[in-house]
Amino acid sequence: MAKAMTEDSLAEAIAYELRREILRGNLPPGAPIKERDNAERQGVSRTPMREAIRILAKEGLVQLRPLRSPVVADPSLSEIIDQIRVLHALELLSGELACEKASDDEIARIGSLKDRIENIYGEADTLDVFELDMQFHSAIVAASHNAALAETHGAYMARLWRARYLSARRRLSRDRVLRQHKAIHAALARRDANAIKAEIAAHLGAMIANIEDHFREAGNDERG
Amino acid sequence: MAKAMTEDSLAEAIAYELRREILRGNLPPGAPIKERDNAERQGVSRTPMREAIRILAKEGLVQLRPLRSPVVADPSLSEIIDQIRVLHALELLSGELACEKASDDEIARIGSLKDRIENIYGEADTLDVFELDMQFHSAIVAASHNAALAETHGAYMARLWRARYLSARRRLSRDRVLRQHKAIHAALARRDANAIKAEIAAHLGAMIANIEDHFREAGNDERG
DNA sequence: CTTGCGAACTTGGTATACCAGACCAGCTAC
DNA sequence: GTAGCTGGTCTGGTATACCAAGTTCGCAAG
Repeated sequence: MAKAMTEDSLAEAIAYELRREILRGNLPPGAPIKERDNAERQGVSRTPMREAIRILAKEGLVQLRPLRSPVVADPSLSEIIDQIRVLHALELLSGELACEKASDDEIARIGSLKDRIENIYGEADTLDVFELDMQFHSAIVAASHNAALAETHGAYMARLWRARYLSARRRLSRDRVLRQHKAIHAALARRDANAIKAEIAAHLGAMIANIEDHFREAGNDERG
Repeated sequence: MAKAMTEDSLAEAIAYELRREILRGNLPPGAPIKERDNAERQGVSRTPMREAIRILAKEGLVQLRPLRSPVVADPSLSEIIDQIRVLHALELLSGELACEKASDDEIARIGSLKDRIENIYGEADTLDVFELDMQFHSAIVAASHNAALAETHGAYMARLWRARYLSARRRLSRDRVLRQHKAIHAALARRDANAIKAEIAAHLGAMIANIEDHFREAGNDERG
């Protein structure tokens, strides 16, 4: 994964790094993100750090509280499921639109992403697999040729990154995920809107099941 | 509409005022939003003004450009339709969930909002009607008991406020809008998910038609 | 008259300093 | 011993100063 230090602004670069810290778990849910401390640690001033925190807050990874330190978001199971439901609706729309508007090149690219994920799944760093998986889904969204949809979908993917990370670590889900990716790509290649919607529903349903399992196992230590 | 000067931060209050300026048309699409000038005009420093601009940018009302002044967003017809498609998907989900989860009280409140809109439609200030209409739709979303959905839906409502404003000024659409509101409420009262989805689809379809008409009439003066 | 170069101004980006409110610890008075 | 106040300290919020990059306009040379 390429570094993102070439971002337009410092704030975005900081947000990128902070995001990875959060998703990797170095900054666990509930941890405070103090403007001063973090700014000093990363060697920047508070201004861009502040803006970076706002970016992550808008994405839902960080929770702002009036007159308190922002904290890493610690969504409950029900909140995560709510978010997945929205993501689901967005992906259904993108699947439908993609069947209608995707170019053959775009479909081919989606297919090659599917193949790459198959090849590295279970071998490479989980976070890297994730960025590929995100590219797979984002490519479908991009193929729908709807900028607003792409933007909102991207925000939800980032917001659910941690949940998806936890979900994907469940080994039993591996084959299912790969099979579903294949089915989604096949439906898109046939431009079969109903089929792709069904496959996407199954894909998201599996994700919910995984996350429910995770919460059940991990115990609901002071969660809601 | 009550003032929002009681917001947590100055930036949010500025964002609120700026948003109204944009939606009222005092700041027309394409107008530059210079940090220094606007900050001075409103008597604040650049810092909160900057943050306010970022808030509006995230909402899509303002467009940020690297190394250029931000400008009031001037979406093309196709971009607006793309956004409405997303809004449509969100409202379908909210209608479906609301049928399942809404309390009787919530449904009653939605009904009373519908009645209030009927009563003042065409008489009160258009912007006020709009905030009521927004409350009607937001109440349905709230009744779906999905915080993420509510948040994203609210962002799209704000983003499309101007387009909806232009759409609703078309007198011919008045009766249709009121009838559709009534049908949506009735379907919700029956908890008929399929019916509410059909009605919402019609509602959004009418909105697209109105906006297409507007663009056709207004001429595509240097629009994309 | 045209064209190329450069300086000044305008812009957003960043750093720093200051402010006010909230929280906490320790002391004091009952 | 405990409850309540009070000072210090930590926090985010705001203002301001500085910087670098881009645009523009004017002047001079051809």
